[in-house]
Amino acid sequence: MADTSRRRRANGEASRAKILDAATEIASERGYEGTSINLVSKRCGLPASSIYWHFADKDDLIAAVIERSFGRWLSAWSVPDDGTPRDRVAEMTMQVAKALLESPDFLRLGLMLALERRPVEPRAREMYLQVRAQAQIQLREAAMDMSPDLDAAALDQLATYAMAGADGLFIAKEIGGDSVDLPALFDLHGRMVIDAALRLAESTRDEDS
Amino acid sequence: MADTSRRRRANGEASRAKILDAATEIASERGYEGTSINLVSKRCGLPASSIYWHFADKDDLIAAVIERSFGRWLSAWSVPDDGTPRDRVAEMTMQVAKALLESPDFLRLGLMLALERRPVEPRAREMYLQVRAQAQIQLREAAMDMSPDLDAAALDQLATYAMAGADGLFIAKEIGGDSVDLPALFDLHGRMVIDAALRLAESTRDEDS
Amino acid sequence: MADTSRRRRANGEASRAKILDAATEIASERGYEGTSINLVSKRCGLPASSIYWHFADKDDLIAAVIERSFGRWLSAWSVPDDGTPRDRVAEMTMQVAKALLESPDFLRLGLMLALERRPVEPRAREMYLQVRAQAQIQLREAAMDMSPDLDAAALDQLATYAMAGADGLFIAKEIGGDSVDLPALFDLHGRMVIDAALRLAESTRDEDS
Amino acid sequence: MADTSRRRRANGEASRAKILDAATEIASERGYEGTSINLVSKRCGLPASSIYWHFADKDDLIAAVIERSFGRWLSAWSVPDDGTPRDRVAEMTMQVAKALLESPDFLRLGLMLALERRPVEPRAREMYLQVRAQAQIQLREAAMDMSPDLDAAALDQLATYAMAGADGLFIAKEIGGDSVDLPALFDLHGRMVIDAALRLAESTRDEDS
DNA sequence: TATGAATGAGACTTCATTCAT
DNA sequence: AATGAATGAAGTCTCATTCAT
Repeated sequence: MADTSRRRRANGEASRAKILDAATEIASERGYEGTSINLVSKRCGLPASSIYWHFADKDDLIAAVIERSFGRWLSAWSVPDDGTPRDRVAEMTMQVAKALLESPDFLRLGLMLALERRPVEPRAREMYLQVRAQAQIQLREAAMDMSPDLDAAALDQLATYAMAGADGLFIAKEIGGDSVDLPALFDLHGRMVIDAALRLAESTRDEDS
Repeated sequence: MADTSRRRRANGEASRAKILDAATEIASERGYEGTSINLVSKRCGLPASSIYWHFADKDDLIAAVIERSFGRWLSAWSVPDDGTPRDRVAEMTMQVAKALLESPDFLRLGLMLALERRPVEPRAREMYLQVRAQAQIQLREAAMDMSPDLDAAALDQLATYAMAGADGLFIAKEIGGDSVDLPALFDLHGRMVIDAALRLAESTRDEDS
Repeated sequence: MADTSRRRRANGEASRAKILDAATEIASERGYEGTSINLVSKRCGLPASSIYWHFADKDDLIAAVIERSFGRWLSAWSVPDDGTPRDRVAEMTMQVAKALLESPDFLRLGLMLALERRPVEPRAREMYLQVRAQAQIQLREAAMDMSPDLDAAALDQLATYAMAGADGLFIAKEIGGDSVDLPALFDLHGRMVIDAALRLAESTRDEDS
Repeated sequence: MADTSRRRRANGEASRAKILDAATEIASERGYEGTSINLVSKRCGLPASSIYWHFADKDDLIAAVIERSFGRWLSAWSVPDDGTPRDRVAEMTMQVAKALLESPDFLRLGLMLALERRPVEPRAREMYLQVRAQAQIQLREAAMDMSPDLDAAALDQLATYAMAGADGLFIAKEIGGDSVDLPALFDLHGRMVIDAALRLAESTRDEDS
């Protein structure tokens, strides 16, 4: 009972976290519309009105979900800075594969948000797209590292292709389940991207000469 | 009287079509949960109760949307049966790129359905996954055509990789808009897949010897 | 029981009227904000969602209340067209007094709406102000009838003063209850307005000479 | 330490004032129901719970608004005690006109409260009605001053009529805005009331003889 | 073949208020 | 003297669906 009264005591951070945990779970299963405040309230144990103490509205809540989840995800990243470019790409590829396997839930949410087109854009979608854009920039830099001769368009193409492969393989895993060997496919994808880089570099050189 | 009943039946078809048109638009913008019967009713001009005359429930309506859309999409397909395997793959790749560009709406819907995980799976999702599985089979056959030596696992991997690329590039186009040159990326992807086929064939042969 | 099923039958006009009746009662007691859809629902026996079949939203409902009530009120009016101007004014004055006594409820609502100033103006307020403006025009015409020499400004002043008296006496009756003899006060007011007309006519003539 | 407690008490007063300022603004715009504690909290910058430290509940807050506002309003009043009765009435009339122009906000609130009829009467309404009753008594005394022969009923009528005119003209100004020349109308009203006094005195004398 | 009307459940959100600190 | 956090009730409105005609 003393416990109860203590739990009832103001502990904002903990409550906020509980709400975010519940919302993350639900949103990554059912998407934006499927995430009802009532459901979140039931899952986290706090009344619906308490959710509105911590978040302005549903949109704000789901944006916070994206923000926190990607923050954590990105902080678990380590950019390799030694070895041949080939090795470094291989290392990054493996990291991505591992990350996709480990936390698929909010990635699913991100993709769902990205695919939706509604009259009033949710802030959450904007937030996801920003994180994505940052990742794209890093990919581009890695590509430039590997093939310094490439022009801007080719670098963009390469980065886009690399990310598209990651997205597509993630979806394949989501749909195919255990029948999909994600590490093997990512290994393949990594090598493909390196080949593409070389191929694009060649054609660039040809055009120049 | 026969005339009347025929006109009525004709109107019935027309109404059904109007409803499906509206539902397709909305569902491909907002996904399953975001598609409300009221919204469809407003968009197509018919009262909500009329929608229930044509469709058993919301799930049935969206399944019908998927069904009709994929029917149309697949009928626009022509499988090339002459030329070198390389040419045939190139031809198919271009067809896919064109198809993605021309009817992105229900593909978006399909992906959204595929990504969701809800307690009661909608029939619409099942329907999309079936069509997708068929496409996968065709891809596998094309791969076998091109590299007859490949074993089952390699063929699956190849087909999965090919489709993943298509999904990923579609998403890239959806997000990136005009800044994404889809045909060029699909051209790159086609060549990558052929390379992958060769590479996998080699490693298969190596393992055998 | 047959009765119940028959009552459940579609009868839109009757339901609409029941809703409006309930809303009129409540709104004229408690004003715009005090009129909750739930309360209206309970008072009229229909579920809240049925109210939204007949009216777009709360604003629309209360605007309809004003519209219907003032429509009825104005249609009960008869403009006298014989006798001396003095007699005609006296007749009109008595009519107004009677009308205020008989249907004070929605007049109270109108005044409450008129006094409010909120960021987003309710349509209901606009509607009330329009009816009021029409009444003001009629008063002005009556004044012109009685004192044709008066200039525009004087006519406006007279009409405004006449209406202000009516408003003020209505409020006095609302607050004072039985201790306020409304007919006597309106009789006084009518004579005052006629005096004012003469007085203004005089001063107009003085200025001219 | 004494310093601290004194500063705290001073801050207490300041906070109370800030809350009252915000509440006055909002309540005079939106009435009793439209004034939410949350809104007041946002407008004054203090948390909602602080409002409950200074005021028992919402009713208490709005009653305090009325109390403070009327206190200020009345203290700006000076009762003229020289000149002819006619001059004194003219002077008072002008004072009222000026007061209505200068602080319309809480008068609007008062009228809104006076017009509402709710199951549980707010204290705020009672408070407004009391102040109003006092004003009515003063008006009656002024009338008696001017026409000492009048009987009780006539005096009441006169005071009621005078106040009704003020209320009505205030409303006219609120609705009509700049197109309403309040001082001119009050001047007219003042003269009308004097005439009424004389007229009533005459008829009283007639009845007596 | 179609539809006007109804309906209970549940959506998001705000309300006035309380309480421990 | 003040406040961060919580809370149940109630607010407006939309949902999918049904039913009599």
